[in-house]
Amino acid sequence: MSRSLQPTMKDVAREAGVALGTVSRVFNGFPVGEEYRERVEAAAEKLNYRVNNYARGLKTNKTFCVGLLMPSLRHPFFASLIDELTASLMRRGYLTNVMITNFDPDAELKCFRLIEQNKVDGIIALTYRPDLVVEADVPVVTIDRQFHPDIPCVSSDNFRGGQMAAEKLLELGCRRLLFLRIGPEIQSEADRRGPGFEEACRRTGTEYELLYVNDEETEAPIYRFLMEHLHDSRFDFDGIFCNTDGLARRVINYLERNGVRVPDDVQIIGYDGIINFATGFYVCSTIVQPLRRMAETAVDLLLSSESSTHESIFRLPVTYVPGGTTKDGPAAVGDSSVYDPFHSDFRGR
Amino acid sequence: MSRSLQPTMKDVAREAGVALGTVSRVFNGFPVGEEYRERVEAAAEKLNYRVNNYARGLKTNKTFCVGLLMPSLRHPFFASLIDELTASLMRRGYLTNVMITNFDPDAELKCFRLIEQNKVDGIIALTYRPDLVVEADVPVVTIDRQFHPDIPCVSSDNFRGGQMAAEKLLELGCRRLLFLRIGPEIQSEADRRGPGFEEACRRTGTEYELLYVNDEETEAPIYRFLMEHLHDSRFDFDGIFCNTDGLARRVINYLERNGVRVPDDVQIIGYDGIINFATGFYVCSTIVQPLRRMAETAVDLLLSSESSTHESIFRLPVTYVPGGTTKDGPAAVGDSSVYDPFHSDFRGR
DNA sequence: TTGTAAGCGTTATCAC
DNA sequence: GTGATAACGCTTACAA
Repeated sequence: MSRSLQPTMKDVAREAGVALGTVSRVFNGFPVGEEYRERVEAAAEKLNYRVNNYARGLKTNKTFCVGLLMPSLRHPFFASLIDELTASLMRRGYLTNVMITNFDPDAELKCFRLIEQNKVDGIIALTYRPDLVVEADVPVVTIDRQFHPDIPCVSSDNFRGGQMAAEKLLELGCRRLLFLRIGPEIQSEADRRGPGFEEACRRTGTEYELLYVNDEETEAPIYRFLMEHLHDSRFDFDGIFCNTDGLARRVINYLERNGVRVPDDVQIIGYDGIINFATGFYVCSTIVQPLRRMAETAVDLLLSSESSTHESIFRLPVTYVPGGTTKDGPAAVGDSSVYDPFHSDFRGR
Repeated sequence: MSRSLQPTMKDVAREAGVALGTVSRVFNGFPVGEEYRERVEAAAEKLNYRVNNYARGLKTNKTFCVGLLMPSLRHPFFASLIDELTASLMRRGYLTNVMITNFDPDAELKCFRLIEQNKVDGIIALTYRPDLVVEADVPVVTIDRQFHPDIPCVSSDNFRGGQMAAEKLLELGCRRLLFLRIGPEIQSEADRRGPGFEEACRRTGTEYELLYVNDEETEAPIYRFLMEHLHDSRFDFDGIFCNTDGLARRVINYLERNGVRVPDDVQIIGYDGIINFATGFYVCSTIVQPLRRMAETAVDLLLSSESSTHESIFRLPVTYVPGGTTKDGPAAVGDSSVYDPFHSDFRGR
């Protein structure tokens, strides 16, 4: 009589009138006499038995659980990334321990501690602390940050994305380009967007300017810059590449409120591929990150874990899509693009 | 010599020169001689030891892990809800197994199976399958669906929210009100928004109309209705309550493209409290759900689990906030409200 | 107080 | 092929 509510292998063995080992063999796909197998399966079914992965893990050192460390869930980029990662893991029978750190280094440490207690088979992390990731004693894969050559890192091809943005703006007739960048100071793969953009400008002999703001608190310098280059509703640049879609949207708002028309006067491209929750359309013309592939790659690397000799950084190809803030593709209608209500793909909310 | 990389209690005991039980007692806060305690702590520190929660759980029947079953992560409402829930659980030392079902009943079943294997101390679920939730043999708390009187359910006060929307529209001068509802057919707490709205209209003797669309695929009937009530850019109603912010945004887009001005001609209120990812402002005037409190309540109920005699449904108070689509508060600037770039609260992206 | 040993649910190694 | 039985890392009587 196990006092717990959940039936155990022992219960199944007793019910089926076989030995414990036999039950185990059935559930692990080892050869078992046909008649025995049936008795075991019937008993298990009857008792509604499920093998306990953690008890099993005690022996096998596998919990079929991976930890996911992410800075935010409120931002659509991270939310979508987490969505793809949990889905990818689920497909392989893994559960995901999701931990949100809100960009707080102390929280990141706490999460690592917690995760070391509840054993996981690996960790996928987008953190701001190189130390944690390197010291961890389980396999780790990072997103967007290459902390150590031994720790595989997955990201989009940020450099190429920057190039594409510049090339596309040129192709659409822009002559004076501007790159706007806001974000934390930490060294990240995402910082290759600017250099990619610059390379394309140089290569094509295009006039351009770059503005980097290293700040997590305020992007006021950005708007000061915009203001200075604004003369009677005329803007000094006719093409802007912003390092994120979020920044792109805010810049668009600012310009439009100052009489500059997007995309007629200025064309703008963002980065990420954020989609408007209500309409299902991209919030601006953008370089979209291949989230699905990034997730699959990260999970592959984590679980195969023959991670030694391989290259350690994987930059996956991005794509450009028009989103109403450039002169190609759909016409602009603010944040909502060319929303057609009769063919919308909303989701019950 | 444990062949695993991770140190075990045995290793700590050997290193400290004490018995196994002593180490255990130290880590469980039981009285231990000062000198012993110090030796154990030093040894643990030196070996970087962490207690294995799952091995511990084998004895104690607690894993400090709860399962979270949610239909989506791409929608900001669910993302925010999950964010609050994981945060609340984390504060109490619990890890969260997040599972996303994409509104798929089969996936919901699979997730339940998986979660039964990796034992959890409880489940918080927003599902479309009453059966799963009722049969589960761990504590369950549901969000927005009351499937069974024994299973606690947490939601916002939807009825009151509906009343508030109607009352606010009246207060702002509306005379002909309209309620628009889109969503799945399943019986849910969210369906009390309409009745609340209706009650307020009746009580105040206001002219009103209700349109319920039970469909998860298309909201075309909504737009057909709008079209029929649209005459030369004049709309038959001057106040609309939509059952979600998403629907509100789409309705606004539709009306504006047909020459109706919001909020000048028609004032619109949504439900949920969705915030624009780029600007940090509400996407429309709305009834906001108390996500933080809902999460805390759900976690409380799940973990205290003295859930028997108590009432089983918890409807938490909502609040109204202006968001530019009504004539109160900030002026409307499309989806972006009165965004002030120099005081923005963006988050690095 | 501290040490010892049984047992949690499972796997894996033995003899049979 | 099947049934005992020792481990896995930990908690918890019970004995010392």
